[in-house]
Amino acid sequence: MIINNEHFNLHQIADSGQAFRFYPHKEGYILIANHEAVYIREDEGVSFKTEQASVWSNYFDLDKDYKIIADYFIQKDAYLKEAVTFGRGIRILKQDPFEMIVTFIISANNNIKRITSAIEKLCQRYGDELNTIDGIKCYDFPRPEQLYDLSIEDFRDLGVGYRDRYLFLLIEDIKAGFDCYKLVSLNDSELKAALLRLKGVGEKVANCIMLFGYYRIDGFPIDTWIKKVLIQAYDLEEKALKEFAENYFSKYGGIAQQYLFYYGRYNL
DNA sequence: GTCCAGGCTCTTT
DNA sequence: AAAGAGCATGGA
Repeated sequence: MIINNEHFNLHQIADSGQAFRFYPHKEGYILIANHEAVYIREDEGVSFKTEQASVWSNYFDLDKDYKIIADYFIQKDAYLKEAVTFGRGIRILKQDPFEMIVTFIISANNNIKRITSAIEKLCQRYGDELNTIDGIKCYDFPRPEQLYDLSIEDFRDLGVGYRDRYLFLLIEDIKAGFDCYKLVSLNDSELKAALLRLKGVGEKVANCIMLFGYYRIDGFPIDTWIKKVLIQAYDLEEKALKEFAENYFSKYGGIAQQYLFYYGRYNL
């Protein structure tokens, strides 16, 4: 599979904080998603080998024209123009809902390195073994059933700290009938309400899950980084951020958030 | 040693 | 409704 697109930069996507299973390898990355491990690299274009091109095409949101969205933001204000130009190769990945719920419960008040490490342990211990790449064993993200027998201590042993209980309760909810794959049919507010019922899921984590796991690209997750960006760029009070973000970025709020997040991490 | 990380829950005003 | 304490863990 070969991708040639001005709005597709592998390093930017891997480093945008939405996915935690891009492992730097040689000149590119080992990427695990869609129950498959691929070696993906970028020189002239982005390329990797797979038997399921349409699945990956969907994963990378290739049917969407990011130029239209980028141009819209570029003409909106000078700060957005900077941010979009800086991270023009960013896209929103369509990731697995269960994986996103677990990942972003772990992410709360945590740092990216530790999040990555906990997820890697989780996959190695409880996920299916997939294909190898250059002799490296790769493991799928576990399905919910593969975590049914874990104790709170088993979760704690992944290095997730006090979030162990939230993960344990998530699995209990699933055993009791909660099915995150059925939530795709809900509208935005219904989906958010369903996610907020989970322990360890608040406003910000719910927005991330909706954006990266359910492709609800109008939501705008507000975290510590984005707070700094918005306050500086738009001279806002902290309590005004939420309303501003919901109105100002229109139906592409989630994509704007990714541009600003990526830009802010390097330029603040 | 102290502070902080893609916040949330629970308690107190 | 709003504000504050506490929270596991590892790295800076």
